[in-house]
Amino acid sequence: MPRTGLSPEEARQRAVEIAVVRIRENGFVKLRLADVAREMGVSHAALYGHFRDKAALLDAVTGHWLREARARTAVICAGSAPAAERIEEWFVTRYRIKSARALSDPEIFYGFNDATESERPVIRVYMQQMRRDLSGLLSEAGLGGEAEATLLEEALASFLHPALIGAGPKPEREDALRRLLRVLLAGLAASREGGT
Amino acid sequence: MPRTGLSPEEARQRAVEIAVVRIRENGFVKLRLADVAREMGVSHAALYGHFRDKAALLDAVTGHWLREARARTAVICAGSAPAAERIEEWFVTRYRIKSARALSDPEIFYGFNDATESERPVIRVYMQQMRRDLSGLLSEAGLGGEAEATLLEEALASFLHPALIGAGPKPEREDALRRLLRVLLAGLAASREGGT
DNA sequence: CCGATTACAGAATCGCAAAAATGTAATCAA
DNA sequence: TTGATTACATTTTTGCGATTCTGTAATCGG
Repeated sequence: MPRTGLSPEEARQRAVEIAVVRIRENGFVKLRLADVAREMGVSHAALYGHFRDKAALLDAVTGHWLREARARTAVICAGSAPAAERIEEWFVTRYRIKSARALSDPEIFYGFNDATESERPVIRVYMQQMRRDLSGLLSEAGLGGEAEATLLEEALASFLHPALIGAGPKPEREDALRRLLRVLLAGLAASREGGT
Repeated sequence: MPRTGLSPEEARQRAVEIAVVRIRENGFVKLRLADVAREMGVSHAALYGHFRDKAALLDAVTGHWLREARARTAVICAGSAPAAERIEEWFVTRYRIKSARALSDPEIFYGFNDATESERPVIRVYMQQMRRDLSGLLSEAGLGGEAEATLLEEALASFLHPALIGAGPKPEREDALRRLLRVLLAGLAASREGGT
């Protein structure tokens, strides 16, 4: 009966906000659409006007979280330091953000991990954006493009994949990441010289 | 009353054999000590004379499986081909064995994955052995030692870690592994020249 | 003494009925 | 027409007693 007074876009945002709070409180797997709907002041069926199903709302939560994370790495791409330095900074920042969040926001992180395991489109899109960002840095550094970005992404999975990254940033892990990355960049540089 | 007629060592082996069959049939998580004991013709309590607890039996199963896997990579270390080739062969073989087994023996593989997640000592020991084997190959190739072996192990987690490896060997994954490994070896060689 | 047994306490799992949540359809109001 | 509602079918979870398993202790036999 009484209209919500929110635009579709606002309603979506509001639902995601509420879901985030509920997930932090009760856990990712225990989120109930009924709770979100009640807190919005609508019937649970109304949510289906904004999200195809529960998975879509959960994806929206994950997507929101990933966009926040990307915002913090994207500024590095636009920096003025030498490209090689920015590449290292870019990866280290990703490591720090994810490991910190695995500790401070474990339930949302669980959702991220879950979406990754089940290869949800929201993850594919995020990975594509990250690959493009990295690809840009690599070509600035004269070290390659998309293919090399994919290669680096795979090589650093130990430090970035949600299933392998530990909870809480660890200096020794960060050092190991830097060492590995330098070997990789040296290897790409060498391949480039030899293989041209 | 009636003694088993098996030496302690034989009894352990027999229990592991039976457990492997039962796990393949009923699944890793559903293994019952009672079933293993019954099939051995003893009471379930007798098993506690051979294994501290159920986890120890499960570890023995995983350890057995890992020793089999290692036997197939160890021969490569002793081969006569150039060290660089043997390194590539060594990693590719590991990838093939694991991905094949994830498909053909999923329940035992599940146990391996589980033991990895919970960082059981049996996994630590296995990793140490593999690192030592690789370390030997690397020093033969003049590319480093333990530290570099650790670095390669981390860099190739995408292709070897049970949580990330897919079920069933895929040629394109094998190619990606080879490409990444070559970049890494080139990088190690370059670091070695520059950093000596 | 060694290896196995029976007996038993505590923990984990099973089965199933009741309750709740998800998703769909028909409908209603601004 | 759009966005929401109520009603309802279908899954999924929950609660909980009964059962089964795990692990320990005391004991037995060769």
